[in-house]
Amino acid sequence: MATISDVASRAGVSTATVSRALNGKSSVDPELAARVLAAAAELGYRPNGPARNLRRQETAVLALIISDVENPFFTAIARGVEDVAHAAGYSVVLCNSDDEPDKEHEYIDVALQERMAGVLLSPTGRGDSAELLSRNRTPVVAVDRPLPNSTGDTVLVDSRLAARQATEHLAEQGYRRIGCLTGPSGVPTADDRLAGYRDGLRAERLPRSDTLVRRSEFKAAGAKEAARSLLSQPEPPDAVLVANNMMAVGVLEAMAELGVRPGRDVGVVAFDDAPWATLLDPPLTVVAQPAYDMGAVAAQLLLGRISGERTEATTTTLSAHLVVRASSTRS
Amino acid sequence: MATISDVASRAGVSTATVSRALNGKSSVDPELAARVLAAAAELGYRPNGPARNLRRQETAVLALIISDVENPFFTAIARGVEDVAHAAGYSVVLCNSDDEPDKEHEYIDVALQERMAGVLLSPTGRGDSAELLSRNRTPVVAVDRPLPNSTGDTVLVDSRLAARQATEHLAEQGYRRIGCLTGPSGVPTADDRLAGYRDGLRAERLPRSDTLVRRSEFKAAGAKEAARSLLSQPEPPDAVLVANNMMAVGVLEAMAELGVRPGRDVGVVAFDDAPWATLLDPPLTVVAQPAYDMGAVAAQLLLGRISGERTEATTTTLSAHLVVRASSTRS
DNA sequence: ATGAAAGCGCTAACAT
DNA sequence: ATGTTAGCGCTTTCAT
Repeated sequence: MATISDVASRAGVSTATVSRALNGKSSVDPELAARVLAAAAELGYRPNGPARNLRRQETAVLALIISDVENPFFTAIARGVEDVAHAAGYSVVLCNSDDEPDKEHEYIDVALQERMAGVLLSPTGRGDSAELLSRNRTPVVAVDRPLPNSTGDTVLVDSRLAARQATEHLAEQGYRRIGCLTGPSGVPTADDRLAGYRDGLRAERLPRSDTLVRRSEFKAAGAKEAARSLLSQPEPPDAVLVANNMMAVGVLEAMAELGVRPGRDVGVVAFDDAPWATLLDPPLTVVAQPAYDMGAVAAQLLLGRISGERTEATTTTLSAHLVVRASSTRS
Repeated sequence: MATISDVASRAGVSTATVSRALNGKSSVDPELAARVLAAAAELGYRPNGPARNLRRQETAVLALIISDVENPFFTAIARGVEDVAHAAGYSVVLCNSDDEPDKEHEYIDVALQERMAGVLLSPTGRGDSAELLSRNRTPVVAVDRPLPNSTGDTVLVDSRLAARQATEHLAEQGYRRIGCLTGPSGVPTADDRLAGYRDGLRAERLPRSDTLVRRSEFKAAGAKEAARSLLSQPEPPDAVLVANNMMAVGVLEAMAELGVRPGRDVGVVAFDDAPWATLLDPPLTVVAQPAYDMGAVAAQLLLGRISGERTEATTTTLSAHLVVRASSTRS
């Protein structure tokens, strides 16, 4: 593949001039610049990225580390990130941590090794990622979940408030034994949603019973099992709050198997809107999170930090909103 | 950040020895190697990727260019790719082309510029990507769709046969006016599925009528519009074959609006299985594609080609299978 | 088995 | 405005 000196000799100039012309620097004679551009085009010249990155001591690449590319919530975030990054001339490397600290660590290592400009991270919670990055002066922005003891920027959703509102909504609809299916203990979003659920019970003066709470992984299979257990106990709940969309699939499967009809028999509200939520019978009431915006905001913060314009850490909290459909209305 | 010479001086050896020790080369005194490793750990040394890539004239990064990260079919492919790549020590950069040749081109440029080891591409069909890559000796594997005039490896699904089988299934269930909603003309998967649908009609000796065919983008919004038009004509179809999962959402929305019940009033089969397909009432009959496997196979082929073990181009065709549920059974 | 030194392709400081 | 040149951090001959 052609190098800068090939272009230089073809255009009859020095490599410095080629570099300047190609990077649109001022102070290059228009006529020479044209000759350079022509030569480059003829040779199909493409600057060598690694060489440029080595010399510049920086790259235009961001890492986005999420727990699951197959979760629509995270892909929506990814879109937001990519649109912003791309517009600013940055590429995005998407990595799956599968919520395993080891994998997360591994990808952080890659990001560091490749000297990527910054990292967007939805942290597993355990692991030393934050420290690793800050020690190496690589900017980080945490998305969806806060970084353990972070000094960095964070973009969150007010899950707790949203969970409380969802719970209150169920209570207002006349449900009295409201249950909650949430994610693993220690995962902030899981714990926040549970806390918000309890806030809601308290506000509605409903008794709090731990037999109405189940935890599982944020996945369909685990949630299905948890829902079976929750719904087949002697005094089952008359409504449930489900902490994410993958879990919702499992819960609805379990309900179908048990012959429990959403809405009529047991009210259901789930976190995360999905295109298929309206196709269900009854349509699913959801807590819609602004996932795309979270990604976009996070990317913007990261780019700002990369260009060194801010120093103080910021936390941006976006709000989710309840979309009421028939799975949570008794009528 | 620490460099190789920092490690060398700390360990009291030359940079060459550090390099050898760290890369596990033979012929390094065990005692020295241990000293090097210790020094590297103490300094938190991480090899500089760009420098290494420049020197080696190769990178351990693959590009995966797909049309939409929010389409579960493609994310399943991405999983397959990533698992295989990761196991072989490669990273994957995921890029959205949005099915626009310009964006595709742009990402190919990035891949070339960064000297990525290879490219996995689901081509928009138009555009000169294949030529661009081959001219620069970068291996490509096409996934889901063939490359226009490619010499490279290809991993496909036998969409045409699957569409034919789905159509025959509908005919066997007693549907007589079967319609088809497919993707844009010129997109191979869209055209293949239409051709398979026609194969099915022919095999079942059903008349072929172009008033029963609609095309739209492979997205919900367009498909919804197309379904409205298809279903509200004087002589509407009594069943439809839908060419992908995003379109299925739109089609089902349109049916709900028009008061047309899937299965009972109009039989429905859609390409791509989804977790929510069983939650619908009636559950959705689908053509399940082996997306994960496609990604895994494609990645394997690409890695093989990168290591130069094959030269002839291969085409791998995987088969899809019909998963019959109640949306296509009249009973 | 180890070290010295060249050089990958580029950019930027310096010189003109 | 343009050219000369040093050097980014690493790997890999080539000597020893």
